[in-house]
Amino acid sequence: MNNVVKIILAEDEPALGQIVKESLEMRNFEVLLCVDGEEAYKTYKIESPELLVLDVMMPKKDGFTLAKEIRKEDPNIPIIFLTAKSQTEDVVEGFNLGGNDYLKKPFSMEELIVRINALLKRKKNIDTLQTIELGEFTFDLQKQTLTHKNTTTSLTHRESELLHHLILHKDKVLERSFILKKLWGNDDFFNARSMDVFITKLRKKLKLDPSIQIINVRGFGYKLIY
Amino acid sequence: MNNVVKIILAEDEPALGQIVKESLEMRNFEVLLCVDGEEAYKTYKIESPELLVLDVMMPKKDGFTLAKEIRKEDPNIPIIFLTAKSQTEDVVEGFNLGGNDYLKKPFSMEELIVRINALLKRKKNIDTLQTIELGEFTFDLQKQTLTHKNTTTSLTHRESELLHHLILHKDKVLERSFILKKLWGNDDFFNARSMDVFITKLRKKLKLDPSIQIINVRGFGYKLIY
DNA sequence: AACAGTTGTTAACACTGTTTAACTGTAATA
DNA sequence: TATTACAGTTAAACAGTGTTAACAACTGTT
Repeated sequence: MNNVVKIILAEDEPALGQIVKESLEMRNFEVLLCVDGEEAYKTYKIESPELLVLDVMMPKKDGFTLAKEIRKEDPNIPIIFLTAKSQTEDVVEGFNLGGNDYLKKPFSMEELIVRINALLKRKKNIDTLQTIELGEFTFDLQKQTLTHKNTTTSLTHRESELLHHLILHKDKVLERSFILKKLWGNDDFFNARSMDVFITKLRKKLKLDPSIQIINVRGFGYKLIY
Repeated sequence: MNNVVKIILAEDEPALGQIVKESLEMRNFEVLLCVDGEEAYKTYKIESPELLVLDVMMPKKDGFTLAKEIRKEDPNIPIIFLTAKSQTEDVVEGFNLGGNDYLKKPFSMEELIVRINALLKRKKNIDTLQTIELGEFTFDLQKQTLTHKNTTTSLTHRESELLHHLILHKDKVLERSFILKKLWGNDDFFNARSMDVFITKLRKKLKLDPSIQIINVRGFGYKLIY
């Protein structure tokens, strides 16, 4: 529930790093300044920031390499690269999609702020589009996760798809044959039994909020209520 | 199917409005900022928000007047009033029922967030919890439960549907053939016998309140009285 | 290729809800 | 009061569902 946006700033030149850090802090960002790529990665793991500002040329690990590693863990986290004049634009361009942006040095603080806010807004839109509130849970279809207070459970693909359909039909009966055809391809006996198993698994994972229930309607299907 | 909560914020002081708007947006609300009561009303008509935060003292139309107008169209929409220090409490108290709340300026964002979430939760409960009082029982159609004092009995789907129809026709005769066609598909002899069994089961479960009775009308059907 | 880890399916057995059946009870009519 | 049709109750039978664990298929890694 913290409201301050946490940012990692990886910049090896101390003077520049300090100035940028202070300017951002004046705009109410929490800035974690790192002097090289490795430190930035470690800090990333510990702090889980919302956004990263990475100098491309850094000791120990350059910004692009670091970005690739971080993207494996969080494909949507916004990253802004700071590039030297010498840097060719096309190298950066390759990265300029998804939650990325870049700034050529020297840059003004205004430019940086604008880009940070743009990426944060973009991320917010993506996040809110992908998640569904389900009682006390937040269900993220993309990430296949169920978050309850501070604990996040990961769902398998089947669990996730099944839950998604239950949510889309909430308070209505989701017919067995419909969902079986949709997710399993056909509604034969064995697939039906397989589906039963997944219902059990979902019920277990949804137990943290007892007001959420998957109710069986004998002979027809299931109804999700909360 | 969109999940983001839309809020109207009517506040004539630009600086305050902007700060609150941004703080709420950081909490993933969609905020429509209006500078006076008339604009707020128009925006309300177009956007149908889930909740309103209204400054009491505003140009063109004050918060209370606006609230009254909006309540004519939607008696349940949550409204939070922002009141200046000078405002007497009792004026606000009169409004402080149903889906209303108020905050004295100056207020912290935390207070506002808490109140917003409380009202949204309250509204969600009202919307989704469609329970029916049945004598000493509370019948929850969604959950398929009958609650008597502190004990809750769960009903099967058939029991639940049958009871629901009896309640909808309370004090009137619910015809056998009608309910058989509705719940069983057709009113042949065997289904009729099956229905008898369910009437027996319901009678058993309703015994805790002896004033409730399912009375048979020979040749026609059943009548629920209490 | 061997491996560990994960995910989905199958199988087995326990349990539940609905229907069927058998038997008992009751109201209406002659 | 005897007859008859309808309704009440109980329990057995059955089909549908719940749950667990073992197994198979797939994944990525060494």
